[in-house]
Amino acid sequence: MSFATSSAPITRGEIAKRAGCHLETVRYYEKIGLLPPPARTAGGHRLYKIDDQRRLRFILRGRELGFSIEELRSLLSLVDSNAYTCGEIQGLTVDHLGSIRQKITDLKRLERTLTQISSECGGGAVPECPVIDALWAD
Amino acid sequence: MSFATSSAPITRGEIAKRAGCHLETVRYYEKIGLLPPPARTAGGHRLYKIDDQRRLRFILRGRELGFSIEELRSLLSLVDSNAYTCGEIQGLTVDHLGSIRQKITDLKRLERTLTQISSECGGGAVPECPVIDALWAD
DNA sequence: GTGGCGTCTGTAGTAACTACAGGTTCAAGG
DNA sequence: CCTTGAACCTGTAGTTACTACAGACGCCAC
Repeated sequence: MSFATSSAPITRGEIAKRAGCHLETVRYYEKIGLLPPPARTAGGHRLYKIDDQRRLRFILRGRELGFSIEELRSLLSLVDSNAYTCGEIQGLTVDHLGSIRQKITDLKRLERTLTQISSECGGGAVPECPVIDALWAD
Repeated sequence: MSFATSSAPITRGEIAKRAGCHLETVRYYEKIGLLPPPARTAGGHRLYKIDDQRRLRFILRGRELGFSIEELRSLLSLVDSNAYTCGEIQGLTVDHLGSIRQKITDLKRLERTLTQISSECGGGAVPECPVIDALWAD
């Protein structure tokens, strides 16, 4: 049929380049068990298949969406089990969204505080500064 | 005159408790050079003064405002030199605010993307999920 | 003097990679 | 067939800002 199309195994450097990540990241994901150990040449070089490339992209895209390695491990084990439900995935996603929103809230509060403090800052050549005062305050 | 008031040296546990940080954090800040090495008892136990307490609070408050250790090192060396200007401090603060705003921007984009993806999620018991689809996508 | 808590040191662990060092293999060119 | 240079192999250490031990010792009250 068609599974022979462009199924030539690729090297670690090649899979990294195609997926758009650092060379060593590939080995790292293998070490922590997110990528399965690939086939090897007689000399020990790794040989990756198209499925590995797909999986690597899955992981990288998840990372871009802010999922932690452990969250991705959960997602992947659900996917690997081939028995996940949309509800399970949604649960993980909602948790993740919650932590992102919490970070946004925290950073916004930080930004307000710092903006307020530094707005009182003349920025001149004087040895007085409201930022320092705020840090020394009792 | 009055410098004898409540100037009894305090232990590491006490300064940590007063400043509101972990016991080991005090030792860590000393190790990386943010806190000066304090006096010791004959037996080797650390003895802190009121100035150390003020400095520790300075650092902790800076951390709460999101300054990194290296940023605080810069702030403290300016303060220690006793020759800082408001302009110098403002420069550091503005840089810091910039990186906070960048983080907020990134996280907001993340939140929009994830919200959008998961809004298409039925959350049911079906083995299909737009979140997973998005991650597998080419 | 002895019990128990506090403190001492150095080291390892956390998250998610990245960057070597020192050696081997691969593939292309001659 | 042989060489050469790039890519790859392994294991380990570094990054940030702490926290958590283990095993030994000091300090203070009774």
